[in-house]
Amino acid sequence: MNISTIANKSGLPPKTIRYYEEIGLISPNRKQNGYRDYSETDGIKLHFLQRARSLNFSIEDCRKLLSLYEDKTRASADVKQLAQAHLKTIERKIYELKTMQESLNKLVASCHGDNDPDCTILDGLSGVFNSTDKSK
Amino acid sequence: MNISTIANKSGLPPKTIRYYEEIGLISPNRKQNGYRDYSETDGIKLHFLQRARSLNFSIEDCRKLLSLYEDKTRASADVKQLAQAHLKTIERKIYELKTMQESLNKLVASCHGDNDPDCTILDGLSGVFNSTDKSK
DNA sequence: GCTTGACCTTCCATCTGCTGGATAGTTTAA
DNA sequence: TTAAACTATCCAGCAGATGGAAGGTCAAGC
Repeated sequence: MNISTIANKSGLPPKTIRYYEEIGLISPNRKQNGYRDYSETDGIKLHFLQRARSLNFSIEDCRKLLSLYEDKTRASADVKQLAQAHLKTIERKIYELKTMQESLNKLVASCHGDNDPDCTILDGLSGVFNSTDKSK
Repeated sequence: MNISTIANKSGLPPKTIRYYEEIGLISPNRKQNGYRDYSETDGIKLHFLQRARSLNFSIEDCRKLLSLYEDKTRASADVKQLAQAHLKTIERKIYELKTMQESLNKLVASCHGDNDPDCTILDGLSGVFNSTDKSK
């Protein structure tokens, strides 16, 4: 299979597939003309990578997952541990983003958003909080 | 003020402060010896940048926010619009991460995590779902 | 047989937002 | 005076691709 065929099958763009080869995640055969020749196994691996990446696993995690996938004597505990660690990372990111969302929401909510230069968002960013209370 | 003084005040490391100068966010004076000499105004700007970055505003957004901050004839509507767009981005990211969290949680929950090679996580990543149901 | 267009190849640059390290000059305190 | 603690510049590298240039190849239509 040529690269664009496998690209369609795996859901990954050709550029990304070549990149994955460059960093040693896959190693397809070559035809006489120099074109890459992907096997069904390559397709399965690329699809696996696509899914793992879509769950935000890092490339290095993907590398480990792929080698566990290919190791038929693996312990599922090893896979689970990796996945749980990643889950923690995701949870941490969600928490961070929620904190930002909350802060930003407060700033946005109190800003009039009109033609006037007075802006609680800029006040908040510059460290001047409770500027709206000055009117009290 | 030398760079490490302003670094402590603004909460940004010296390397980052030099980088911000390189990309044109600030432009401190220089002393005769070539050292950067930061004013109070520079300090305020850097602190502003530190806060904006901590809310995940991109550098380009920060640049716009900073110029709005300095433009005393601004309309707060412009600031609000920028902030709201960013809020949408944050919300989108939270949603994406939650989707990932959910998927990964399901995979992890159904994996035995023992010495056995059978692994629902790897099955899920390779596209073989409901593998546990095969025992029924 | 020839051309055209859609492929494919490699290589190098770019993106975001810093961070680390090398090398060298300067200041400050003991 | 000397050593530590600054400061400066410059270049490389991180992740994870992506874009583009320059060139080779292949398949279809005339």
